[in-house]
Amino acid sequence: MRLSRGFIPTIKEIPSEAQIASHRLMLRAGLVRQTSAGIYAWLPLGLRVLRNIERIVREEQNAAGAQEVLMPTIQPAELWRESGRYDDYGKEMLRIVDRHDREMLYGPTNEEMIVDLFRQSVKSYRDLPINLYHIQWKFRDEVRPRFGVMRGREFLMKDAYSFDVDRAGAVRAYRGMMLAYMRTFQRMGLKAIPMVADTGPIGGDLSHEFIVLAPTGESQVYYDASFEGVDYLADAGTPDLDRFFADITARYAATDEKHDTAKWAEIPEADRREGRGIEVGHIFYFGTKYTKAMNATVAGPDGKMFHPEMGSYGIGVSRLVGAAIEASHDDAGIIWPDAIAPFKAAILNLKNGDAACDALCESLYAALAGDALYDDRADRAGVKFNDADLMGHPWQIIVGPRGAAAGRVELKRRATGERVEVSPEEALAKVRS
RNA sequence: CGGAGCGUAGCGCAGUCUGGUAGCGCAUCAGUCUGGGGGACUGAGGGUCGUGGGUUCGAAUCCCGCCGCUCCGACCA
Repeated sequence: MRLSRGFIPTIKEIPSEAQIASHRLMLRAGLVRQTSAGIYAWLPLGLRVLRNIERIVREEQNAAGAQEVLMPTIQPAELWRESGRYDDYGKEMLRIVDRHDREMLYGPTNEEMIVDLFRQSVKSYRDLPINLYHIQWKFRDEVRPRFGVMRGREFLMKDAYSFDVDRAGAVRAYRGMMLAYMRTFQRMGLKAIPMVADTGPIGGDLSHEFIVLAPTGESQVYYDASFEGVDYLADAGTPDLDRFFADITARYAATDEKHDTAKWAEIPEADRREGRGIEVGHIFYFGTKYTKAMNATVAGPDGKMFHPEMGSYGIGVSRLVGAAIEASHDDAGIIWPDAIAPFKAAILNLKNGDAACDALCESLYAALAGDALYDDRADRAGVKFNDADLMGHPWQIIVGPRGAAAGRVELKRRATGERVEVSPEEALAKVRS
């Protein structure tokens, strides 16, 4: 994308309504614009990040054996009456009446709908296990939306639902999802830690939330330093889920609501880590709560009908954009992890109109195809440096008149600020690596 | 849901108390000079002052209603 033609409205001044870093930076870097309280429009740069996160989530879900579907945002009230949640959910649910006075709602989650789909078509234990997910917009009418996309009313969420013949199968599904989540967050360049959680209105007796560490997070967290060294991507092939789960849950990790000071005291002081965190995922095992309430049954080997065991697994896709920024930024702007950056590199033409600069930039831009944002604007160098830092591209390829004449460029790494003079080919190789 | 604010140009704000020509900075447009960390100069465009009503010779300003947004707290897959 050429910045001169791109719809990337950056702003210098700090928007008055935004209180935290990620919200300010998302507005300033031109990622989103608010359209009403807790509801945002995604602009090209922000949408690219959102799509990158979605892609990683999708790849890991598929790899874990889940199948993608796409359910609607608008749901009939009838399904929610079956589960009993139409009344329980309260004012957080956005209720809608259509022209025939039918009661509808904008889905805050999809347990009811997935169970309805499941019971229509799955009739035998032979079809289990099955795990279905989708990535779809949700709406929860929060009393007080805040923190930009991290606590919006409308948000993009990946939610998966597993169906198994028995509790052991459901627990296996749960553990598989937990590993998939850890892999997902690691691939995004985020430090996430699973913590035992309350099950809340969803119900069930096995639940973990996934907390991304960031100094500005909403919850206080405590964890064992040994989490810092775990490589969830190392276990290629068929993972041993039981060993993984035993290993992870043996380590101490808790939010302040679940914090156990006695267990905490048992950890060597040097290994105690305290900090702030942002919840970006939550998984639940809840057994037959919904399959019973909605009478979803399949035939077992003995011919008898039974209620499958379920779990549900959510990742806040749009919230992750904000969480990633909270976890990685400085005074100048965003510092994107490579895997989710909107562009791998920015090409800064410091002297637009100079024949050597223009030619070199054009060739770099062509070589990087869609992976680079080319700052071809007629602005001064300082403007380009500041905008590139603000937008947080992992690499900046800086092309100035002196260097261009000599066939050299500068390559800057956003995360470290390190700048080296290299040949254009070396710069391309680095960016692509 | 309790408490507190705000709404004036694209953004940030002043003007409101004490009614009388709607302003400032940034941004935008044109031009000139510049050219490695948000540059300078000259000129220009851009406003139903959130909205409806009331008071008044006259309302951004005073009064009443409504709408929207934000912050603190409570709440929160």
